[in-house]
Amino acid sequence: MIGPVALNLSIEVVPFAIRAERLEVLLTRRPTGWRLPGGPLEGVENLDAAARRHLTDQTGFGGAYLEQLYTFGRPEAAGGLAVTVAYYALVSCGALAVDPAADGRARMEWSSLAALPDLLQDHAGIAALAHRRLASKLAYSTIALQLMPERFTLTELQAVNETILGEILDKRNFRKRILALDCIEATGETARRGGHRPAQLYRAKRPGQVDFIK
Amino acid sequence: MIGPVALNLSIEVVPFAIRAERLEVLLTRRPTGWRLPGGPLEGVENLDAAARRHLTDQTGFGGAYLEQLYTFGRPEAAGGLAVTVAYYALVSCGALAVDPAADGRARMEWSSLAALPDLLQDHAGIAALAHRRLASKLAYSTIALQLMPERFTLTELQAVNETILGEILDKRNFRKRILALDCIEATGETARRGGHRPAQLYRAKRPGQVDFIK
DNA sequence: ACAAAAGTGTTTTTGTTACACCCATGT
DNA sequence: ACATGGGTGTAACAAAAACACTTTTGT
Repeated sequence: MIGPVALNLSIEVVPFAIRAERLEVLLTRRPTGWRLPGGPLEGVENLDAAARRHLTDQTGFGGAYLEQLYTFGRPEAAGGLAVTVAYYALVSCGALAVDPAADGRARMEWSSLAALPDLLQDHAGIAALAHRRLASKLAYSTIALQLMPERFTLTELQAVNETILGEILDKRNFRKRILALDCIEATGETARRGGHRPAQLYRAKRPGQVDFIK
Repeated sequence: MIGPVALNLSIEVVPFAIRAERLEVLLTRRPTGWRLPGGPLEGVENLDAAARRHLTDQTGFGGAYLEQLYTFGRPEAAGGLAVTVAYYALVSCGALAVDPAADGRARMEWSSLAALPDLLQDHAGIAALAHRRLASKLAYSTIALQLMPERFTLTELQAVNETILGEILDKRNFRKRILALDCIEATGETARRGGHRPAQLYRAKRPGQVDFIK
């Protein structure tokens, strides 16, 4: 059965990563300008699968954590109703290191959330909504781990939280809280980075899984 | 522009109300069996507007509080991909009193969430998800007020919370918390209901608006 | 020796939970 | 007078916030 109206369903993904202590969004360049990765469905596919496919094809970061954000209808779109199912993705810093050398892929660029260029349609609003959702999830889930590399220090994890929240956190309270969550474990290794005491390296106990707190 | 694939977009609404101290869902009867109110889009319309239209046309409770829940894709549906944008609605007990006499409307019936009949597709799962969302929102918003009549007692509000959460709350702590939220105000009137002290009646300070807590 | 980040506990404050009796009304 | 739900405060406990110094490394 086909809907009684011309309908254009698209998926858009807000891919986040922490780069240089900033929360950045990955944009792709189209002839018409910058936009979030995404596009129409192809054939009959699951929505989550379509989001992952677009992310993989357009950015190479197919391993990211993906979560549905909200669905928008744009009745004013040319050619009938446009429905956009928005997702956000968290790309681990680990994956960032491997440059997903764009083979025939659209040009892409990380952009600070605070200084996005002009984007297609309401993509800037979608990115802002995704940021709010992410920030609020920090308080009641272990979602921040999805942005970390496989091994990381507590100071790095704290910096990621601070970047997303836009406020600084107390070091001792942060460490107490995180360790009490029982979501990470020490690897026993240390990171020697610079002229100071080496930091203990940790890893997620259940990588890829986001736990809810309390 | 039309999507490259046969696509059936529908809206489904989970209409909640408190009836006889139980959380109930309003279902409509179709030739194929019971289902949530909803259906396909008609013409080019906003998604929220489509949800409200279906709710109004099929149940008469057009004034309910509406909120988007989640969007599901069902690739296995006959005739291509079916996409369902689910909403939930909170019908005030006040509106319930006025029977929206079904004029040519599909037959409808309130059903306890705990004992739903067999429903179309995954409508039971959608209702369960809506219930979880509602229960978690009680903790950090004033959403429960949307289920109350215009004037209500604190005991009634507490009973609504208890019904949704499935647990009993401490009377004094509940009242302290609610009054501290500054979301309701005493009307000065009292409700004389039965052989006991009359209760103070309250009303929402910002009816129709859901505030977030903290 | 100095600079720089890592690591570590305790006290204070705040919020949450537990808990029991008197009040106003209808019958 | 009694049954019924309405209304109220305080103490104990738990969680969150504030806070400063020692350790280990590289230069």
